[in-house]
Amino acid sequence: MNRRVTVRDVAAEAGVSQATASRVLAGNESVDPALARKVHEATRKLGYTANVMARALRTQHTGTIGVVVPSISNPYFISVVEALEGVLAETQRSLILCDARDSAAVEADRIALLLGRMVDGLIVIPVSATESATALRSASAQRPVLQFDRYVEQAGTDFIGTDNRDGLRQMVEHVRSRGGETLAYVGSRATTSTAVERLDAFRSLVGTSARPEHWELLGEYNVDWGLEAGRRLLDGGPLPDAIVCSADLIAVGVLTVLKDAGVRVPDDVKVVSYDDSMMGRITSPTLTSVRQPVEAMAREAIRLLDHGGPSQDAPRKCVFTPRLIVRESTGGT
Amino acid sequence: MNRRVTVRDVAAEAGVSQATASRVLAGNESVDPALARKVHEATRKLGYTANVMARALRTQHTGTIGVVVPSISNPYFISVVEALEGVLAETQRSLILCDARDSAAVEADRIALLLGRMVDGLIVIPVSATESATALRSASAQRPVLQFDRYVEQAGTDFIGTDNRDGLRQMVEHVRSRGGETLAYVGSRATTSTAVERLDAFRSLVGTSARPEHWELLGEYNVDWGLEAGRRLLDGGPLPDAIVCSADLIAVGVLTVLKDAGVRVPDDVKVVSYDDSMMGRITSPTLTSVRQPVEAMAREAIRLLDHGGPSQDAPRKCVFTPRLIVRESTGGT
DNA sequence: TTGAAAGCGCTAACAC
DNA sequence: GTGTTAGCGCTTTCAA
Repeated sequence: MNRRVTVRDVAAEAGVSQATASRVLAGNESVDPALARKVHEATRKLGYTANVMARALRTQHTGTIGVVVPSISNPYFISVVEALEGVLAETQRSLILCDARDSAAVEADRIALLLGRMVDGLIVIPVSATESATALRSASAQRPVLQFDRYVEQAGTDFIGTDNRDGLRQMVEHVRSRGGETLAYVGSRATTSTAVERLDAFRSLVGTSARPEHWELLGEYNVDWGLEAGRRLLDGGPLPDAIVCSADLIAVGVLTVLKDAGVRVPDDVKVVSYDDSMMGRITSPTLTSVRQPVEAMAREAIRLLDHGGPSQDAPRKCVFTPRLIVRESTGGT
Repeated sequence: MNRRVTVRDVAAEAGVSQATASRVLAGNESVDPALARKVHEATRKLGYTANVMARALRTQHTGTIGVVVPSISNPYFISVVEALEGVLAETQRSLILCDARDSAAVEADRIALLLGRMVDGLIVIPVSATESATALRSASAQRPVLQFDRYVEQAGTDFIGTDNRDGLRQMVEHVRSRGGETLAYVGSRATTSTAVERLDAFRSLVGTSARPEHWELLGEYNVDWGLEAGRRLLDGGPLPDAIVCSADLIAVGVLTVLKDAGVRVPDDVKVVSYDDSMMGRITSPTLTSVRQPVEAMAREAIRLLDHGGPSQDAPRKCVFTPRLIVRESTGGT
């Protein structure tokens, strides 16, 4: 826990100059193989690790990208992080992750933190369609920034996401094809682009007769809100044929309440959801849910980040098409 | 996305020396208020943000600690990260997270990455009781390192964990008090201290008659292994009265298989588990599981890290006592 | 091929 | 109270 081992130490140990040691470690310079071996030995012996910060100060890049997610306990976001990590690993790069704790202030803070640590780029799933704008915009003046999943118009950065309207269309058509006529919507408040698009799509797909006010419940993207919404639905009179949830976390809460009340899913009411996260595979019944092509999106995200868009010009938007995965909560297969 | 603004720029703009600008920005030095105002103006005008890496290079600390977990998709680990984050926030510090993808090699890599980024300390949940040792040991020569949850003897660092044997005792006594006589164990291979301790405890608590070989199933800490183990249990003849799982991820897999086979939990077989993660609250039935006092452990972890133990001397071990949370999978309440 | 020296952006002695 | 200067650990000219 004392002093760090530096190139200087390695150089001294190997009996060469600092420059030579550095060259060997970099690998791509031409150095006498004998000296190179000595340096490698010294490196191993001393347990040397390059100080990324010092190097970055010099080279202005770190081989690391920063990722900020709204909440680390949302399994969908975790799946995104894992996909990004996989893609970055292909090119020997890595990722550091920060949790915005669903707060735009924390998010701004984390973006500054990452920027100060000279990440080569930033991938952000923004907390808010409005409040996240400033931090994103000023970050993108320093480094390539890409928004993922949720879009903040004002940020002026590139974007990777999915067609939420189409996802919702698939959900609604599916439950209708299974005989669902009356539909309730349980989603999050319209503070993010995904929330807005999903709600809008639901409204335009479902006629007003099948959509009384008390069947449109808007809260947060978490399990507690799902529980709360489920209770309100139960207390609000007869249930709809199907409940359309805008996220697995919410659907999980809803399912729990329904189960406790003895409501059978899918027999009494169908439940359809969005995210296709691991959670939906462990509930009972398992969840019919919209899956986003996370792998492909991650790959494209890194590609865009690498070909650092002149965010001044026209921010690029890349929208993928999601696909409904049918499981037990709507009758299966 | 161009050049960064530096203190030099700020100083020039404000018409003072670099040192003065730095002093003003640091806040705690005595500077002429008039000059200070000028500096602040310049800062705002130029949109200056301190380069954390350069600063860190000088001060040797960053206000950031690094955390490495075996797998980011294990909700228990996520809960640990969240708890740590909360404690750090109290002192204006933050955390960066890396995923070791259940590989000691990746883990070593991530530790080096974090060290290179000059984290003030490292909290690691080690991947392996043997293979993780070298990386931990050499890391602890540079910075305070603390092992969390899983212990690697050879690493010689401080440790925070829980009394796994006591946890297991609670599990076994609980199912017995509910009439469970024959018990199966589904856990992970003995590659980590937690796996070893839980298995050992199970073995010494449960007489050999109630513990035939085919009722001791050892695999990995993930859902797939739970599924696999569940199938083997079903295929292996009559079921035991209770299944003791060493992690919620595993229990979730087991529950899924049992459900598909029409086995009723807890009526036909009880299931008890370890971790008390969010997952166990959304399954059906909900899971009886051992809860670790994660908040308290996180607080103590940071405390130990801050009072950087001379890891040379005697590594400190701090062991908390877990508590069983009873839910539906063993009959509730 | 190798070494000496400059400098990335910052702070902390040390002078004034 | 303020400025000058010397590095933190690294890479990279520029000479040799």
